[in-house]
Amino acid sequence: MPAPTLHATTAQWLTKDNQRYTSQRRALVAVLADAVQPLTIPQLLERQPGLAQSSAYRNLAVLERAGVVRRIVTSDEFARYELAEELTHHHHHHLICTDCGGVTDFELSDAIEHTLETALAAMAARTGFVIRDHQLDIVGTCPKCRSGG
Amino acid sequence: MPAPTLHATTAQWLTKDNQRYTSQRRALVAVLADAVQPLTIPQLLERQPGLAQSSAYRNLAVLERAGVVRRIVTSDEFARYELAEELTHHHHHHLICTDCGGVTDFELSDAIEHTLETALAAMAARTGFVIRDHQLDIVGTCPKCRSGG
DNA sequence: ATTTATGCAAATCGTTTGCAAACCT
DNA sequence: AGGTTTGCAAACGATTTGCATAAAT
Repeated sequence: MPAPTLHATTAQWLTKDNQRYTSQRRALVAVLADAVQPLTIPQLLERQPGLAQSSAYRNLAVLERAGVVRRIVTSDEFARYELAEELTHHHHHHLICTDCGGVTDFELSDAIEHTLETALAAMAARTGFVIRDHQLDIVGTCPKCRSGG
Repeated sequence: MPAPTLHATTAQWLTKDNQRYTSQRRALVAVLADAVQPLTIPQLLERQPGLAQSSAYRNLAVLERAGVVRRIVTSDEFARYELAEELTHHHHHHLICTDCGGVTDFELSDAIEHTLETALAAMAARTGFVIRDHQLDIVGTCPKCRSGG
């Protein structure tokens, strides 16, 4: 159940980037909003029959440039896509399963997240690096693969 | 200046994995030990003339399986390689510059690192996920690109 | 001797791109 | 009309692999 402002905000961000909010792009955003975890291109094509692979790549690139979508690249064969945190207001990190390649979201407590961000800001100030984003990935084995393997 | 135990430990880990510590692999480890940041394959080939590209890929895969080397994959075109933390005893994270693609290491204070690890362990216990490793990446712009761009 | 490592060139495969038709405004 | 988007098929490029030779044990 996407928030009512989801498509409105997306449209706005695309417009700001001189891009149109076409029906395909709207459908992509809807699928990503419904997904419980970041999706690969094959998974997106499965959930959106009739979508050409090249259009998926192109539209996701457009959505990424507009800040609507985030691309996650693991050592897995496919990249994965999810809605940007700025859009979902849902701060989270990733559990990456080395067995099945799946990516699951998790959250830290606000306190720890805040501590971490403060430390990173201090580090950035020290080094002159400008932080755009941070990404905490946990690599290991998910419960499903742990029992099934 | 590599620690005296570097090659000894590497040899031991490779042997445990039924792999030989050939001169090429030794040279790769030496180059990585000298590097101040994770290196791409082209950078490795530059620093080790005469090394075949395919051998670089193959040997780095062997070293990665043995736990000697860690492969870092960003959205950049090339993957990057560095010595594993278990070998350098040097806990660190990565600053990834979206401009030049460079990866720079940084450390958090022991206190924050410990807080973070405790929180992650609790999360793992809650979800049933088995943690092998965690990776904290900061995405942004490095000082060089910030002034030069 | 037998297994493993290496270099070369070719294959692989996720992703990107050229182009003509369909779409929007 | 004037631009953008889409689908198809072809191109791209980092990585992998087959095979014959060299090295290691």
